[in-house]
Amino acid sequence: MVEIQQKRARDAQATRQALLDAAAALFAERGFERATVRDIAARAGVNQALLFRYFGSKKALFGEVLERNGREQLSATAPESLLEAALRGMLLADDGRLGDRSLEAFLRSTGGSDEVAATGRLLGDEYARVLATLSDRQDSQLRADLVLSWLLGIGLMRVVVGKEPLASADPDEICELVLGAARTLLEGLATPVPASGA
Amino acid sequence: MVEIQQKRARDAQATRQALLDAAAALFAERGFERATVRDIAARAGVNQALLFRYFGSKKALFGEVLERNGREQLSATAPESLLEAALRGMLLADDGRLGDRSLEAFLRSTGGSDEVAATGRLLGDEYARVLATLSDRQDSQLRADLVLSWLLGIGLMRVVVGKEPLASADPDEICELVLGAARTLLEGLATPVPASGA
DNA sequence: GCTCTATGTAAGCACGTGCTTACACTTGGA
DNA sequence: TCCAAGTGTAAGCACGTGCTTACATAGAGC
Repeated sequence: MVEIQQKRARDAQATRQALLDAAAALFAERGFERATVRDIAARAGVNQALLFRYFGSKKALFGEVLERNGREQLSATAPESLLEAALRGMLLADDGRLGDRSLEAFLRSTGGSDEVAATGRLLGDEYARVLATLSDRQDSQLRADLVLSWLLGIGLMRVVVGKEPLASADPDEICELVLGAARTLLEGLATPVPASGA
Repeated sequence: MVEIQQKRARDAQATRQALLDAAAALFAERGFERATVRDIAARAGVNQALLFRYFGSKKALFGEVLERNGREQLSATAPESLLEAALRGMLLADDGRLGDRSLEAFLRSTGGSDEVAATGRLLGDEYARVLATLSDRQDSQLRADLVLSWLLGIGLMRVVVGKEPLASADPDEICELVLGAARTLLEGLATPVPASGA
């Protein structure tokens, strides 16, 4: 019964994977609520009922997307590189690139006050915790949250709002501006606040 | 016809105003899509059909909220103070304060790709334009967009995501951190360092 | 008092949503 | 060949949404 299935015309594994990929993209693009199960299934090229067969619910699918994409990217990136990696992932999201869209999906799916937000919050907390290790200030957590907020805002402004000139701006240029200010904020070098730990 | 109406038991003006106030609050709190006409009418204490009688549609109501609250606040604030004013409006939004929630409502209502977004975009453009005058860089528009994005992200993180410690952080402390970094980013501006809050 | 208009109300329509169910097809093993 | 399980499909349900409609009532002018 539980045997190895190599390549079948009807491939449950492939269907699952297609649903996961489509969901990751759509959740990142539109957020949890605006990404409908019908659209996800359509992009995956499968019947929408299969989504519920394989994942149980839209929320469970969302959780699995965050779990699969997010955690692995998070753990595979050095803390010093995480900020730039997250920012670039956010900036490249609309270019067809399929990088780390889990943070984007989480940030974009903030509306629901239920377990959806809770699921994503765990991921956001991890990002913030890692970012906070870059700062030795006593308010490093707050600074990390502010940096994360910036990434969220930039992503939303670019993709969802489509605000110009930001939406069409060169990612490298944005990186230069944002990373400079964000690192300054995290390291607290240029802020007039008297150093507490540094 | 157009006479002074002082106080009537059935007061269309008061009903309109109540709807506008309730809508401004709910749009700011939840964004356009998640603020339902039934909730708006309920908060206003009126029948939801009146919303359509007085404003025609939910979109039209949204537009009027932005027009009424946003434009006047925008034009009544000096450019040098706009950044802090917008940030503080964003930070105080969940404290029962009812200040400038129009920017918040716009930023929170980014989902719709139709004329709702277009309506709000005009307001966002005005904010960005004014902010851009604070910078003499050639990419001042982009920098202004980035600053606006930050405000959007902070507002969302605090109120919608509820990310801690950001959500419970002291507005003054946030202002100090953000305004410092934002002004550094805009650079080249002559901004009077404002006494923070109290 | 009567009427006519402005104002308020209840009920419901049309549609999109997440999700379910009953059914058809494919496939591998007996 | 036949069966049973795995896989895919169409139809529809329950509910929430924006919005409409038919009606009730109040209040001013006569």
